[in-house]
Amino acid sequence: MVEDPMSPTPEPAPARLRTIPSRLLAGAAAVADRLVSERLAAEGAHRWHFAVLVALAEFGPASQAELSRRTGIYRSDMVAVLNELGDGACVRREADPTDRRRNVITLTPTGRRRLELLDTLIADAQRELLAPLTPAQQGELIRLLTALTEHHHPAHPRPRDTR
Amino acid sequence: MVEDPMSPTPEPAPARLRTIPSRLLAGAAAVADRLVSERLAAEGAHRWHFAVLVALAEFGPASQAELSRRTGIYRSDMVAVLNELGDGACVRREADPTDRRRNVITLTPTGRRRLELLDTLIADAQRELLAPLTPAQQGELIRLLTALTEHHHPAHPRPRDTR
DNA sequence: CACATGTCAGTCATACTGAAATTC
DNA sequence: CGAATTTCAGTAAGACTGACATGT
Repeated sequence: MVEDPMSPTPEPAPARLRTIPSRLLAGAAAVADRLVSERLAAEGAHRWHFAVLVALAEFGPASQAELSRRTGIYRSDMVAVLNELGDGACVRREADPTDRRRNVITLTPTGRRRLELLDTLIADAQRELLAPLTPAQQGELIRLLTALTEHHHPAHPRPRDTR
Repeated sequence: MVEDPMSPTPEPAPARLRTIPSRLLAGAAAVADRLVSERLAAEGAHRWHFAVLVALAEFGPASQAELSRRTGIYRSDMVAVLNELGDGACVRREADPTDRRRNVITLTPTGRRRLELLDTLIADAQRELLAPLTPAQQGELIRLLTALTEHHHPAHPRPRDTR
């Protein structure tokens, strides 16, 4: 008994679901994440690596806790990320002479090169992600998303332990 | 040694990270998810419950596999979702007489009421989510996200088992 | 036979919590 | 002493895979 002899009947999602903003955001974020993660994985990298390398390039050497606050990666997870970056010689981890609780994380020349590589991969992914939109629309999307997240993240919503 | 004697120094994220579309999407999606999940949790519900109830309301009784395809919930996870909905008397699960592999899932009057409740909760969450934007911007955001996801999900990218 | 369905068991990656040891 | 830092161990929830029994 065949209801539809010709098409594979992709079975559409309910209209009431398709337009819900939170669902659209989740879907778009999933697409974006797939695009980025695939390219990074091809180089054995993660988005965290990129975030940490950028923070180091932008602000110079930092403690793990500071990197954690700047990137949003939990302090407890930062350890593994820095281990991986250290194994690739992208960062050095040294005891801070002025505060012996801290480690000072320093970007190496290798790390700087690694950062530029990952940067191009991520830029490629963004380009593919936004390709369906005109440049004007791309700018508008970025503006709208920025407004959204800024108003919901007012820098003091949760004291944010970022442990 | 204090770099900033006055402010708690929230330690800003790197500028190079803040404007990356995939990151903005991930952040906005996280905010949206928190808003929705919190309200649903207050009623002991999940977004999946809503998705299934909507699919049933929109297309009528369906097999579990069909619900799976329409909602994007994996067929293996659908079992638990339907158990929960069944425990709340929102759906009935009966053997399909015409195809004994299938169950026919039917929305009950209780389920219909439950759907309307969850619908208002989710609508509230969307309103709060989009509050920072003007109505025109809200419409534009929805349009842009729809365009994005549609072009990346062309209905035939992966044969999508949706098991 | 190939294929669809419902179900269960499990993996995997991520976000997140708790707590210990050390130092300020 | 209270607070911050690094680290490890572990939880919880989500997405996803594999396989099996049953049925078409």
